[in-house]
Order: sequence, then structure tokens, then C-alpha cells
Amino acid sequence: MPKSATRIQQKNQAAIMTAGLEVFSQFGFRGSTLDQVADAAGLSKPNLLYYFPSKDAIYTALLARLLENWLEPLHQMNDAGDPVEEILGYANRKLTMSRDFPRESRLFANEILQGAPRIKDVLAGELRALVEAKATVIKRWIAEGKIKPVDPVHLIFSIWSLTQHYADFDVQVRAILGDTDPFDTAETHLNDVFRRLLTP
Amino acid sequence: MPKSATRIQQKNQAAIMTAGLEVFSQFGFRGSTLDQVADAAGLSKPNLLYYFPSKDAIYTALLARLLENWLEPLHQMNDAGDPVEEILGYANRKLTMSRDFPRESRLFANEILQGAPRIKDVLAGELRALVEAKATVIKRWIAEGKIKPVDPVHLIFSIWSLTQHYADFDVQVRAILGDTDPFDTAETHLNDVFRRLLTP
DNA sequence: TGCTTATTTGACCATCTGGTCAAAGACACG
DNA sequence: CGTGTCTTTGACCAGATGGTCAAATAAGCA
Repeated sequence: MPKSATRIQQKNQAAIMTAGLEVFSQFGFRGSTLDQVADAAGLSKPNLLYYFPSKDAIYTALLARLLENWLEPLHQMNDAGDPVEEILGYANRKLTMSRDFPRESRLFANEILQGAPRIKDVLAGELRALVEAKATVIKRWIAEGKIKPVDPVHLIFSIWSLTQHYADFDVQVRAILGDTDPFDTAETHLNDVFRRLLTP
Repeated sequence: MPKSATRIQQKNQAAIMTAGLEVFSQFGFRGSTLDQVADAAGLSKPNLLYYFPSKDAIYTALLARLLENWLEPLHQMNDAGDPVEEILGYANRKLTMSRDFPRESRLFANEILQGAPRIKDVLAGELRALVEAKATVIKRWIAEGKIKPVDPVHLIFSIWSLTQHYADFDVQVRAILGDTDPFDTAETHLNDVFRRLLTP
């Protein structure tokens, strides 16, 4: 049985994950250095490598933790609920994630931009299966006349892109909006978009 | 007066730009190496540095060229045209750019993800001004009842995110869609989205 | 052809980077 | 307090990386 991590281990492992998230989400895997991560974690480099065997291990651990949370909001979409509200609810959950976890969003974006070398199988496996399952539900909703006809998979892509945009392109959004908080106005806008797209 | 570049200069400078685009768009500035770029250009590293003074110079040149083309499609939106068609036309032009110039899109995405250190001023200056100008036009269209009420700036964000998604998240999109070509179905979908959002 | 300029290259350098290791310091617990 | 374990660190290493330079080679042109 694995010995439970000591207090110090818990603290430092958490610090490293946070630091890694901060650094990797900004520069990507290859653009980040162990020194940067160690700095951000307030540890020396050898000390950092006492807790994780390699740079890759930190990055992989981050990606693994991320993927868990990433699919969750889509899972929550309930095929027994009201179609328009279920889809809007999903979009709103994703937007909230963009606001509360922008670094996670950017880490994911970085990985995808670089060709998703470490998670291509998850995308083509778990994610694809989940999307297809939800697409089937959406198709049923369309057949039942509960929502207007729409390509279900592209609808999901739209939710992803419209919500993640506010995290991934944050600097651009803020450069244009100035002092206005992006997320307040974004929520209203996205609800407009999806309601008009879907309400029969 | 600057001597016109020789045939060899033109060829090699072009090769370097293409190679740099290929490499930088995948790994970002810090994640890319001169050796990679030199390899992709079919030149030795010192030879590459004979044409560009530094890694930074190549990257900056690429960004500069990119920004020119990036704003162009939005400029083309004609305030005297039919509102819905003008906005859809812009979205379609952007989608076409995502299909034909995905590396440019990813280069831009990488730069923004990293906090846009080299182009923040362009975003807050030229881009912001352009967006504000077009937002004014859109507001007028709304006031005239030509399109449904919508937040003009977020509308523009939506066009960006929905279209660039197909270039930036290409691997994810293809992992989910399988053999289907993303862009054929995307075009129909995006027209649905914007028509339902805007048509009064 | 010969001569000038443009191009290419191999060898080289300082710095950075991921990672190792042995020794020193801090903790926990009897 | 003492002792065994956990944690931290300074010194170090091999390879990668951005960049330089003098010398060799190829074009261009009179």
C-alpha cells in the first residue's frame, strides 16, 4: 500500500502543479524551462526533481488532471431535461470555466496547437465517443422538434470555441474591450447566440 | 536606395519565411529552434543567419506580414451593403482563411496565448480602432432594424472564434469528425448560426 | 577570361537546459 | 536526546541552442 504523502509532500506537489500550470499554459511544453517552474514554485530545481522525476512528468500530470475536468460539463448535459436549457446550461458552464480556470484552458489550447502529441488518443477515443453520444441526443431533440435543425457536432464545436475564446484570447479581448469585464457581457451575448440558433 | 534583392536572396528569404511559419506556428517562439527552421528551409544555420540577423527577426517578420492580412477581411465589410450578407460575408472570408492559411492562424494564436508580448500595441491600437469603427456600423444597422439587436463587439469576437477554431484546433476537430472534411460542414453551420442570430 | 561581390560552410563559443549526485539540514518519533 | 527518514541544496555534467567568424565556393558581369 502507498504511504500517504507527508504534509510537506502535499504542499510542494501542489505548489509544483500550480507553478507548472502557470508556466506551461503560457509557453507550452517546449517553451517552458524547469528553472521557470522551480522559480514559480519557490523551489530549487533539484528539489523540484525530487518530487517529479522529469519535466515531462509534471506536464503529463497536469494534462491528466485537466482532462478529467474538461469533459465533465458535457457529461452533465441531461438528455431528459429541456433541450434549449440543457444546451445553454452547458455553454454557460463552459464560459464559467473559462473565467475561473483560464490557465487550464490555455494549457489545453497549447497542447492542441502543437498537434496534441500526448492526448491525440484521448481525443479520438473518449472525447469522440462522448461527442457522438451527445450528438445522438441532440439529433433526437431535433427530430422531436424541440430545437431547430442544426449540425450537432458543429454545435458542440461552437460552444467550445465561443467559450474558450474568452480564456485563450484573453489579452486580445481585453485590449479591445478596455475596462469592461469581458465575461459579464459575454454571457448575455452567448445566450442570445444559442437561444436564437436553437429555439424553434 | 536599397539594391533590389537578387534571385537567390528572394528564393532563400521566401524559404526561410515558409519554414519559420511552419515551425513557429507549431511550437511558438520559445519552443522553436533555429536548427529546426534551418532544416525546414533546407539551409545551414549560419546560412540562415546570413539572411536574417536573428531568430527574433524571422519571427517578427512573420508576425508583421501576418498582421497585414489579418485585418484585411474585416476592412472589407462594407457599411453600404446588405447588413446580414456583409456580416456573413466576413465570417465566410475568415473561414476560408482558416482553411487556406491554418499555419498563419496558429502562429497568431500562439502569440496571443503567450500574452501577445510583441503585438499588444497593435491589438490595443489599430485592431481596437478597427473593431470600434465596425461596431459603430453594426449599431447603426441595429438601430435601423436591419439586423436583430446583438452586442457588436462580441459578435465580432464570435466570428473570430468560430472560424479560427477550425484552424487552431484542427487536430481536435479532425479527431472527432473522422474522415468528414471539417470545412464543408462548418460553412453551412456558421451560416445557420449567424443568419439566425441576425436576420430580423 | 578574370575580378568583384554574393553565398555557403565548418569550426567554434558562451550560455542555457534537463537532469544527477553526494552531502548537508530538517523532521518525526521513541 | 538520539537516530533514522525525509527534504534541500551546491556542484556538476552532457547535450542543445543562439549566434560568430574566417575561409572557401559560387555567381554575376565587364
